[in-house]
Amino acid sequence: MATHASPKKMSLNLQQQAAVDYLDGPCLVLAGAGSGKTGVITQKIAHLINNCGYEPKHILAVTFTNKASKEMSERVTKIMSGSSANLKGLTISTFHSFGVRFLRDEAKHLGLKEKFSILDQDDCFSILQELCATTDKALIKTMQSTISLWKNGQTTPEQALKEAKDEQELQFARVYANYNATISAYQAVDFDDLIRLPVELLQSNEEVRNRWQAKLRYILVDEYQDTNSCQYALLKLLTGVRGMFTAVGDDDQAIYAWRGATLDNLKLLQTDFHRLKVIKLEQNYRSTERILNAANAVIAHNPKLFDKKLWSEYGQGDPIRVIPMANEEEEAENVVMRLQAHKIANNAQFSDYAILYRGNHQARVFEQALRKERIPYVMSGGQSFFERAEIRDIMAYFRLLNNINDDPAFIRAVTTPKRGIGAATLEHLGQYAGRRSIPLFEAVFEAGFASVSTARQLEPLLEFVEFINTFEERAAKDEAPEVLDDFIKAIGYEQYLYEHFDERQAQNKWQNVNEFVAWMKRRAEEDDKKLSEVIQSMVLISMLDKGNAEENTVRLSTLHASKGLEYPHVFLVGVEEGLLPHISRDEALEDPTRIEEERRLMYVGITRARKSLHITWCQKRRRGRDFENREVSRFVKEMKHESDAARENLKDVPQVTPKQRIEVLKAMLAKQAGQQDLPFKPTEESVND
DNA sequence: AGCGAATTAATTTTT
DNA sequence: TTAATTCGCT
Repeated sequence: MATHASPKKMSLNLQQQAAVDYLDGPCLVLAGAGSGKTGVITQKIAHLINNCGYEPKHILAVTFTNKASKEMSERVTKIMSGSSANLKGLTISTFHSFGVRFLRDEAKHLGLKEKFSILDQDDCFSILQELCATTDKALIKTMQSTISLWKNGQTTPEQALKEAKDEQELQFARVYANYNATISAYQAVDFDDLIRLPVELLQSNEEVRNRWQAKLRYILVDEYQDTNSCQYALLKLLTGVRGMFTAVGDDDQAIYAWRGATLDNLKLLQTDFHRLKVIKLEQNYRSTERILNAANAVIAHNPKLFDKKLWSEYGQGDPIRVIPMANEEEEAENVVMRLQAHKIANNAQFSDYAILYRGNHQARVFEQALRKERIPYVMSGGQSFFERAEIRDIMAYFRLLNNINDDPAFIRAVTTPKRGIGAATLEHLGQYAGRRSIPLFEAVFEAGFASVSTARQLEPLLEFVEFINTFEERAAKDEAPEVLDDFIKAIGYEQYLYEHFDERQAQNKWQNVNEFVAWMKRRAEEDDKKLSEVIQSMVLISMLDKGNAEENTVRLSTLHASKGLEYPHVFLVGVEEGLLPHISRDEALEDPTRIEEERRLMYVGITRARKSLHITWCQKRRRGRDFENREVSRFVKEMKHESDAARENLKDVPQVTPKQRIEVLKAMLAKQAGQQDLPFKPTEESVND
């Protein structure tokens, strides 16, 4: 696991130990990049169980990503393997899956079926589109994110209506109320509701609140700086006045404000919990000094709530290089070349390298350049398995099986594969169902609908509905794997694929479907879950464990996706004004808080690097049809003397034409050969400066 | 419905 | 430059 943050050492430093031991009340651990925060959380869980008499079932640890929660579970299991304690009942989950569990347990209090559906962003988008009957996708997108921000900020539709600043917000607010009504008619919730609804219930229902507070006696929160106000409210409600929790986070790595996360939650912690104990972890176990100095220097330009300065014992390390490039193509080619040369000179692996960038579109040229040199690479992010069309198609069937009120699932399932039900028929059905306020599924059965429909419309609908009903019955009594197999066959999806796509694509898609079904079976058996439970949390889960066995590949990643990871050698590319900090022309150019977030992004990027850091930027970049002149990012200037060393390097920029590439490579190899016997040595002084 | 030409927009996206 | 979407035609 070369690319993952991993436990460096078993013993804790003083601050880490203090963070683990502190149990007198609420505790905030400000954990700088690479300071071993996951270790603190896992050790603290072990400490609670082993030495403090906490039962695992009374402990909750929340993370943001499945990956983080999985890693945490594994590490806790590992630490505890020597102990006699049984971890059964310990909850380590994401905020959202905690929400699902909560809502399922408390569904009756919310007028929600136990088998509710979870809508993903695409579903919600379609619903909004339907609701406003417009074709303007950009507008719907803005609306979607506005509503999401409202939900995350605990703003009700009524409040939104009152506080609307302009005509557009007023319009959005009106749709907001409608949207909520619509999805609740579907017996469905969206991602934001998974946090919002538990908060509302805990606020309004004392019995429920007491029960959960009694159940969860210690709570640990990872990446606390990324919480939104709803998540904070949830934390407060769950811990109650006891305030027995540990929040671990780094204000300098808050890069999700645009998703509703707010640094106010750090301040609020101090005002809401007077006894809050603040512990800083400043020793870094990842990077060399030059890298940390650069990171510190950049982040020092942000106003600070808590002052923090990273340091390490790993020696100065290699100078940071800042290299201007003529344009994107040269940047990609040059970086790839330097990477190769560097790899040989340092006797490194491809998996020791990461190329990090601001926006996904930047990856393209790098992919091309890497392919040209036959360097293996993987791109993080990209389309996840669950976003694939074929998986979503199949999921729609499962969702419908689980909850026939799920209209978005109904529409998707009934139209793929095609069964002679077109837009017109659905429109018709939709209108009828809308008038009667019933789900589409039920509307099909109604005499009222039959009387206004032609047989040609009705027949395929009835057939479909009966088909679902049959399997719904079977799902309740038969064994999950068997039902799954029969169901998939009965859908006739394979045939559909081969009719609509070429051989290769169809094959690939069908394989994905099978993989998906196999995965579902495994989950159903493994955790002895009912099919409905598996279906419900499917939207939230990703298939992480899909054998990505330590492949020796270069990593391409956005800065956002790189958070939490580390790489021995990092190329931070496209570090220009306009790109990092990113500035879009229509928005307020110098909104200081936006620049601050961009600066934190730069900070995250720098601190991913363990041993070496190359920063590149393009003097010209293609924007639309023509070239734009670019300047080096202000953040590079903010690195101060750390970039002085780099300035020398300006003259060594190879101006490459394809022909010269081999010469340059040779030259660079020769040049670096001198450094070859100076590999990374953690504790040793390095040359110049 | 399906195809091809024209038009348009291009940050990040844990769940 | 590109890709994704829309339009307009059959």
